Amino acid sequence: MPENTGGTPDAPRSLTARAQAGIENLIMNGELRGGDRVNEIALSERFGTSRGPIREACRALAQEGLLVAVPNRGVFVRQLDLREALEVYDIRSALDELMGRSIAERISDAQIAELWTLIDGMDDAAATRDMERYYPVNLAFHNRLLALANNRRLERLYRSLIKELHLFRRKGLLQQGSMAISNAEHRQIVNAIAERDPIAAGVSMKSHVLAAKQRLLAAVEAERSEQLSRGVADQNNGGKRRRA
Amino acid sequence: MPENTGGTPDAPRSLTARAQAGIENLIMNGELRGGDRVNEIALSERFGTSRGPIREACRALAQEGLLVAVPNRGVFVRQLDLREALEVYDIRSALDELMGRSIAERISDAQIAELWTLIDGMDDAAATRDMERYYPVNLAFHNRLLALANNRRLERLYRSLIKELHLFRRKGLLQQGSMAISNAEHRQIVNAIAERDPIAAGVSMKSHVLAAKQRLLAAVEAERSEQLSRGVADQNNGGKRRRA
DNA sequence: CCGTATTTGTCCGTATGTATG
DNA sequence: ACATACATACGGACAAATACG
Repeated sequence: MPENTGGTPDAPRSLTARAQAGIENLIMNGELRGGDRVNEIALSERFGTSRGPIREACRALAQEGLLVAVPNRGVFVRQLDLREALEVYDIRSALDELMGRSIAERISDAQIAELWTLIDGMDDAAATRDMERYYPVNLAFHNRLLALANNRRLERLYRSLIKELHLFRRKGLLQQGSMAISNAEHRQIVNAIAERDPIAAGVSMKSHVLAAKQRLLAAVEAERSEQLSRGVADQNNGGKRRRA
Repeated sequence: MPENTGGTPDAPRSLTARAQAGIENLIMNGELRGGDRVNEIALSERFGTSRGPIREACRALAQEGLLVAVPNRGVFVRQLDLREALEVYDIRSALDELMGRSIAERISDAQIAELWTLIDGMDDAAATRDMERYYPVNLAFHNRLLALANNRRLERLYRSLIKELHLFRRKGLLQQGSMAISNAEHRQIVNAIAERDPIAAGVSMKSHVLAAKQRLLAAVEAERSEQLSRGVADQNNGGKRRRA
């Protein structure tokens, strides 16, 4: 009996595709943390398949950058250090500028109104500091922008980069104070888009990402100084070492 | 006994990695054209392995975007239409701007001199219209810029996009008149970098890509009008249809 | 419309290499 | 340092789906 673990019906795709989505979910939900070893046998039992589809799914995820494959040792969940996370932010900033320019060039009045509705929704959630409500609307807002850019390749690439950021060691730091602060930035973005000003839209979207990058840097710095004042030497070594 | 088919020593990586590189080469060399079906059995015989490593390599290449996998039908070499190629150019333009900014911020005098040397080499080749000599130097120039940007993730991403452009249906059109024209653009780029002007460097690199995009558009337009004047109706249907 | 051939999807057995006691 | 346990890497075989005649 396959014993479906999750609650979702699982679309009738190939086993490899299902395993790939499943492993991806395991990573996004934090069930598989950065640096963890991915055991083929355990996963094959969990998904109710043999090891073949699992292996193929791991190759795909390794190419995408979520896993790293070490010959004769296995695959591990990739771990992003601060430097790599900042690199991703820089790339995102460049892509966001392109996105803003593209959107401002071709958006319709109805689509502008739609963006304002999402902004209002975020404002409501932010006013009550309701992160549970803010997060999905924020996601919908950025997904809408992604779609409005009208560039399928950019959409795929951008989503891949977002997933990669989940591999940052302390992904909790990524959203530090994002709710209150970035609301103003969101309004600025939509303002520029509504005025059909490609330059301003690009700049405001780029700045939005770079501001998030700076918030991450500040959060990391704050955490480090706090650890130093506590005299914490090396508290988090999950017992795995990366290869020399 | 494994019986190595090819003549090259083949680095002692895993069979999957070798197969992945091998298939990639087949695509880049044009031995596998866009839309072609990738036969697992034929490739396994060619590489002297079983189907397992081939299948895993195909999953990786599909995730990278070089192949598309259709369930129960097999994997096909992806084919870029004009719209998709233009999308890639737009993305490249954004990444090139980031690259130019990053380089201008941190380049050393010695590295600037190195870039000028490469420019001179391209000038020599361009003066004699020697495409065989121009191409590798041009590649080295852009590879050097990629390395100077000091962003590993950007480097990996950019190379992936370049590979993707090889999947454009008429990749011959991609280099139309690139030799003579883009020399001036290259000098402009290095000039801005040498002056350590991040804004100017970013703009000149972005413009370089967008100019290439315009040259592609012009070449496609020229080809289409020529076909129309000849009365060619539908000459190139390679006998494969994509799924409904 | 049906039967056949070919190809993909999946599973399992074996060998090889690594980590551990 | 040696032997053992374990996981991956690879190969081969069966079943299902598709394409062709």
